[in-house]
Amino acid sequence: MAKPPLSIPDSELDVLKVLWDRGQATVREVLETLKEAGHVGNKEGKPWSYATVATLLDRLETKKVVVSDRADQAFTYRPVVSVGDIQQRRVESLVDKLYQGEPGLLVLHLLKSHPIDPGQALEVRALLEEMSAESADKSRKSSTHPKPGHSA
Amino acid sequence: MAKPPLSIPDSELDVLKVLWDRGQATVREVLETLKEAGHVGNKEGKPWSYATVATLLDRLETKKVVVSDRADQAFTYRPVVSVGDIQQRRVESLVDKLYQGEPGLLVLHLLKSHPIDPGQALEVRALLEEMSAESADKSRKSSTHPKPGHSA
DNA sequence: ACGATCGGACGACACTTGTCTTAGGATACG
DNA sequence: CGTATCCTAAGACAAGTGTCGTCCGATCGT
Repeated sequence: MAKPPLSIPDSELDVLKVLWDRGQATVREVLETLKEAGHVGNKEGKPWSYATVATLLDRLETKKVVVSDRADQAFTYRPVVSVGDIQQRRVESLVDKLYQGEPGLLVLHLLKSHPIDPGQALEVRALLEEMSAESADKSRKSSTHPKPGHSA
Repeated sequence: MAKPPLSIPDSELDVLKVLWDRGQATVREVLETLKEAGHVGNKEGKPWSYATVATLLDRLETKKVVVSDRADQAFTYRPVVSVGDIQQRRVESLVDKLYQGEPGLLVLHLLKSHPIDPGQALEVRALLEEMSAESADKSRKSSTHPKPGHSA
């Protein structure tokens, strides 16, 4: 059966982001957060109505992306898929559809057409060296030094 | 006016790919190509009907993505946007929505979670060296794998 | 000239997405 | 208690997407 993960449209993604940001929230909290727009990459002035947010949350729940919990007197929603999961899906899809399934092509495209942060470039280089060293010299010492990948 | 480029749904993308592949084609040619599925990254056995393909091509035309040309007795469609254009749009969108607008984060994600082709990895490294040399200019051309002492 | 084909224009239809309105049940407060 | 609040449930509705069915005029083969 392999149920293909349902798509998560952009509007739903917007509210999902809020949940990721604060871990959990009620409809109203999401609404307020979106209006005050005090979080990552969000367009201000979303004139959303309470009902709209409720609908989105509802659809996300039917898609098994969030779960609702009866706390207090209002439902509290919490995400059950991480941002990483969604990124995975989208990236995978993009690579499959426009880069012959080869992530390397996407990487090349990104580096060529988008200016990347110098710091990140450094990280990328380090990562690549590590990888090539690992594959080219597999009989090498496997030094798996932990990377400081967590920003903030 | 800056008309935001209309979205190109996946089904339309499928036929558009055929046009990219062969430069141009009639409805029937696209249909056959899709059925015989003899091209890059295409799922076989698409039970598409002539009408479906015609519709898709039609919609693509209204979206100004392809143009039709009356040749012979059947219309011939030709793409007016390149695969690069579409890639650009999609990547941009993805980066904006899930990577805080920072392409570098996507690159990192890709390298970490998807195995990339060694050859492409090489290309990437070369590209990065070139870039860093260009920005932090060193007027040097030696390819002596400069070790990136992670000490920033 | 006639019927079989081909190609195209129209329109249909179900489902998804984006946004809401409103009715109805709980709660809180004077 | 009565009313203002808040919440949820249930629809509604216009676009956009995914896939066709058909009717119709132009063509082809015999």
